[in-house]
Parts: sequence; C-alpha cells; structure tokens
Amino acid sequence: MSAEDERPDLAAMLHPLVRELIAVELPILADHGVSMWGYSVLTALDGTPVRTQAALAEAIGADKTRIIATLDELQDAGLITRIPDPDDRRVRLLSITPKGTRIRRAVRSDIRTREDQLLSALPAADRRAFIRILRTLHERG
Amino acid sequence: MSAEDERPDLAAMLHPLVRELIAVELPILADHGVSMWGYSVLTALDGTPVRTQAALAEAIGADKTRIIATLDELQDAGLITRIPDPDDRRVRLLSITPKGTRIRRAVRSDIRTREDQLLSALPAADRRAFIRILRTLHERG
DNA sequence: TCAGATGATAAGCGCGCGCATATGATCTAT
DNA sequence: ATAGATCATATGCGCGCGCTTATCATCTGA
Repeated sequence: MSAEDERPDLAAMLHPLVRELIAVELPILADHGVSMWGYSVLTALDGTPVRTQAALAEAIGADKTRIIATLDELQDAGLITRIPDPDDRRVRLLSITPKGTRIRRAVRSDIRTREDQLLSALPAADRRAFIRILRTLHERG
Repeated sequence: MSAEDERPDLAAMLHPLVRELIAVELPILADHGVSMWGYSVLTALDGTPVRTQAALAEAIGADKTRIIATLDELQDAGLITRIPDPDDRRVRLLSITPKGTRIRRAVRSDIRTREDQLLSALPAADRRAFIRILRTLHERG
C-alpha cells in the first residue's frame, strides 16, 4: 500500500477548497452588487453573446427557469440587454453592456487578487502547474 | 495581458469538477447504504477515534446539530459506536466498528476507481502533480 | 454549594436550488 | 391550415443545509 493510496478522496480535498473560494467571492460580489449567478452570466456573455437563454443556462450549469430572475436583475441594473430576435421572435438575444463588462472585469480582478493570496502557499511552479492542469480538466468536460 | 489573465476563475473550474465528483459518488454511496455525511464521518473515524461529536462535526465541516441524525443512522446500522465517556458522562466517545471500516474502505475503493477514470485524461506526471498540489492546499487550510 | 461553562439533542426558520408542470407565443414541417 | 416543436416565463414542491434557540445532563471552578 503506497502513500498515494492513503490520500483523501478528491472531493474531500476539492470541496473545502471550493467552499473557501465561494466564501471569499461572496463579499466581493456583494460589493459590486451582483449575485454569483449574475456574475456567472456576465462572464459567459463577455466576449461571446449568446442566442438563447436556455443555451446560456446550459453553458453555465444553471436551471433554465431559475435563471430568469437573474436575467431580470441584470437587465434592470443595465448590465445586459435582452432584445427579441427579429428573425425568431421567441428568442431573446443576450448581450452584455459596457457597464456590465466594466463590472464583470472589476469583480474578476478582485477575485483574482484573492485567489493569488490563496495560492501563495504554493511554490510558483506548482501554482502554474495547478492552473494549467485545472484548465485541462475544465475544458475536457 | 498574458494568456494566464484570461483563464476562468478558480471556482469556475473547480465547482463543476466537484459537482461531477459528487454525482459520481452518490450512486456508489447509495450502493453501500451510506449517505455522503455518513461516509465523511466514517472516513474521519477510521484510524482516529474522536472524543466529542462537536469536534467531529468541526473536523468534517458539518453542523453539530445536523450531524446527530447521521450518527444515529450509522449507529443503528452498526457502523459506529457511541459510548458515554466514563470520565465525563456528557461526552460520547465515537469509534468505527469493523463493519464500518469494511464499508468505508469498500466505498473508498469504488470512488478511487472512478476518480482514476476522471483523471485519465491527464498525463501521468500531471496526475501525480495535481494530487500532490491538492494535498498541499488541503493540509494548509 | 452553586453559577456558569460545556456537551448532546430537539425543533424550527429561511434560503437556494434542482426539478416538474403549465401556459402562451411563435416557428416549422407536413 | 394545422399539429407539433421550441422558447421564455411563472409557479410550486421538496430537499439539504446553515443557523438559531431551547432543554437537559453533567462537569468545573470560585
């Protein structure tokens, strides 16, 4: 039985880490007046407008009915636009506004700063490797 | 602006991964007749008996009132024992039974198999590095 | 001895969320 | 023209869980 066998489960290590990250992010999001789902929507829309709300929900792992209130809030706050598609009037074309982009990037920057603090326990090479491997796992699926 | 700056947030990458791991684990846990919290308790007790229930809850990030039902179930199933401490009769000494140990290890083995499948997208060196770095972050925190 | 701390337990509140269902508008294919 | 699919939306159920409060037993220190 190698030492590897005695490691905690992946979820046992990852879950607390995620909880910690979320705890760090919530106050930042509150400072900028957006919810976690709202930020997630802004992130998905920044750079890539999305044609349907269902596709957006799918892309960010949200529920397509639950996301509607989030979109309402973002629209009311002027962070996104929801224009009926002239080619298919069932569809709302979603895009982020300049104000939405500004807020999204400000939030991301604040989050990045805190993430760096969290990762500062690691040697630089490990930090880079961790991010790189995570991106691989993330893109894979 | 380096490519690094355009990476997704850590939580955006880690959260889906955790969700996926949990989705994989739930059927395994159901097969062995334990809940996620139950498995977490068994894992904490295997090898290290714990003196108080509050300490256990704290150790696994659970709520000290919510954990009681879990302990009741585990005890009813014969997977743990809860004996009043003769030196302080407020306290219940917690330990895992042989049956509990057997189940915990069977679950862990099944989970490990599925984790390996999940990580098989990575080159072996990255797999090792990922685990090693995760353990560092986990122990630090 | 007695007040206050500590441990286990019960019970309840409120939130977020996954999920199912229903409805109306609109499009598409026959 | 019409049936069926698709999209946005509203609504409601139920669960898990973090949190609070209260109760009872027991221990500890002044």
